[in-house]
Amino acid sequence: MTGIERGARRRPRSPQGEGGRLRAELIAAADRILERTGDEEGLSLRAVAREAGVAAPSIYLHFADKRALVWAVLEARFAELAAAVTDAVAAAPDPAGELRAGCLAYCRFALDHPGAYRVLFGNRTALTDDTAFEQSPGGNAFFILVDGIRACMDAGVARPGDPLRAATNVWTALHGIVSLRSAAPSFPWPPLPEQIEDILAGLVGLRSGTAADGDVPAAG
Amino acid sequence: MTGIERGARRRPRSPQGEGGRLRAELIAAADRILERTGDEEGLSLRAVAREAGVAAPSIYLHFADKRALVWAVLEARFAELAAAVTDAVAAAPDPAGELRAGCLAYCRFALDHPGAYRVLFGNRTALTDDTAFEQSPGGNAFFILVDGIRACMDAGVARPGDPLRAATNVWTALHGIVSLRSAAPSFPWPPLPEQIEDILAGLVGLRSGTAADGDVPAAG
DNA sequence: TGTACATCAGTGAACGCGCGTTCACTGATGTAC
DNA sequence: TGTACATCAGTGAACGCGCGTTCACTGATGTAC
Repeated sequence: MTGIERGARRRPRSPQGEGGRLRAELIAAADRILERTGDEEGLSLRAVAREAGVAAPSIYLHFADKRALVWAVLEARFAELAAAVTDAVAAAPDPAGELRAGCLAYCRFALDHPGAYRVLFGNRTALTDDTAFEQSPGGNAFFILVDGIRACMDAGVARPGDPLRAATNVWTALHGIVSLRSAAPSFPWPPLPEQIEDILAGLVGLRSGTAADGDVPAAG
Repeated sequence: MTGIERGARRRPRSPQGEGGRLRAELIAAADRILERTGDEEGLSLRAVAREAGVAAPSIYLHFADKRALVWAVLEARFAELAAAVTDAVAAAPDPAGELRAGCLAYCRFALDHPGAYRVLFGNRTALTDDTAFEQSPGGNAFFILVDGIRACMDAGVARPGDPLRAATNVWTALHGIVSLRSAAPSFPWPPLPEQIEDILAGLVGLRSGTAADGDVPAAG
């Protein structure tokens, strides 16, 4: 019984010309497994095949080897994270709101998908592999944060200073928030927006409250 | 060839009455492997046995199963971390120095032993398992941090506020520092003491410089 | 001082399992004539 | 309209491996008489 197990639901075969469908289904299946286990090393091709309702060798129709499958999953997840942050930022009315919304979206994504986040940022494989930081997808996201902080400084709603240094500290703190909350869920954590507010107030001197509070009067 | 491999160095047998020696050697061997791989899941009894120069079943003379061995390793490492922090704090002259030294020692330990740190704080198994946070070894360490921050507030070298809330933010940020530095070593990180200073200045309002600077005049 | 026996610290072989990967194959669907 | 053939999307069996764990054993060292 080395093929598809008896009684397992068997995936219907794709129509001719659409073999590529399985590729997407395999990525989705690997995603679901990572979500449950949060362990990139523990992800096995055979488990992915079972989850997709397919025989293990079918994976080789679409991925050269295990590594290629894991990379495809990472790329897909990274794109999702970037989209979540970008959308949140776009919906905010002013620089301070953008910074808050972006940080909150980052943390929310990480907490909603702890397995995926751990694979992306939890160990050296995802970020270290070959490319320098500046060219990595993480690097791009980081410079968005730098720009957001600079905008707040320019708008006078954050303490003046080096935006790169402030962004480094903020990213570090956000990463700490999400990874420690995942690791120690029994700790009495404060509400997420509150902790983010503390971080932004302390590390970039962001004024508390929204622009609508009148705390930061809109200068003409 | 299912026993000790040919050519592997074979550990000399303990003298009678000192069978307990192997226990310590097995913990040390597991430590070395975790240091190299940083992956608790990936640690295998057979690898530990090889590292210790012993046959795999010998482990069962001292540990009920794999889980028991991993727990023993965690306990040993946790004690080491606690000792490193405690020693650093004891050597400092004043509350601000204690806080700085403790945070620095915590980060140094984590960066020097990334594998052990990841096992301790990098996933849910170590902190979540059964006991509530207050009784866990991590909980104890946390309350030392709370006390340190309170002492700084009382001494007037930190911004007044809720020490528990500040400690939560600081621990979060320290965890972020060490886990993100391990995960993204190619990022242009600032020197560690500098980043810790930023964190402490921002999140607890610790005054910069040492007492000797005259920045915080010693009140009689 | 000699010897039978108990204890202690391990060892080697084997078990059943899941893994990544390779190989030759199957069977439905399309296309050429 | 019928039929031979090609293509496409997979499958089942097998490989060699490392794993956690169990089992019966070995052989050096101590102890009782």
